[in-house]
Amino acid sequence: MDIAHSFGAQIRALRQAKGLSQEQFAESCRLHRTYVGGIERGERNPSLKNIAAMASALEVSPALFFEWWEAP
Amino acid sequence: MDIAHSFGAQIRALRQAKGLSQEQFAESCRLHRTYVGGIERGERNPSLKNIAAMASALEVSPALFFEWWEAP
DNA sequence: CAGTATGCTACTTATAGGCTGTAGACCGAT
DNA sequence: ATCGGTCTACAGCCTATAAGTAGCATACTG
Repeated sequence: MDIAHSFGAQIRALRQAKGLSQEQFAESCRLHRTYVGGIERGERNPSLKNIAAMASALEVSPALFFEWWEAP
Repeated sequence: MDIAHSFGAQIRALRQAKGLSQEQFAESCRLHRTYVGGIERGERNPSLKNIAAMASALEVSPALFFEWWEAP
């Protein structure tokens, strides 16, 4: 599981925890539906600003997106 | 203070805490010296993979990069 | 069936990634 | 005070890729 997949899975979990569809979530991030779908599937490599936009939409700190991280 | 500046300041603080120069840090991230300088100054918008690379180099979770975040 | 949610491919354009070169500040040694 | 080394800032540039979109497919549900 690479970082993009872990990251995407975490986004998905947090989105679903809020009961949002990809489309609802994307709209509140001001991003495109297929783009956030791609992020959740680990196919995209989002930048800091879009990571922050998603955190704002979910009303969480971006730190939550990295809970899966294990220090080497 | 926008997110890029806060983020950059946090990177800088963690790098200095480890006693690394920008050049030493950049090399262990496999990134360019002037690029990480730009990130620290808030002039760059790094992607997930480079954020992760910096976290690995600093031996911390990327979550630490977002300690300054305040939920809206 | 119609409506909703998501996956996936392919495409354009906006910008991140990476680099060069120059400049300035700070050091200790000459 | 001048040299050499180190560290950082900053402007400018090219190209690799993120950002953003359209279109069609699939699955589920009432």
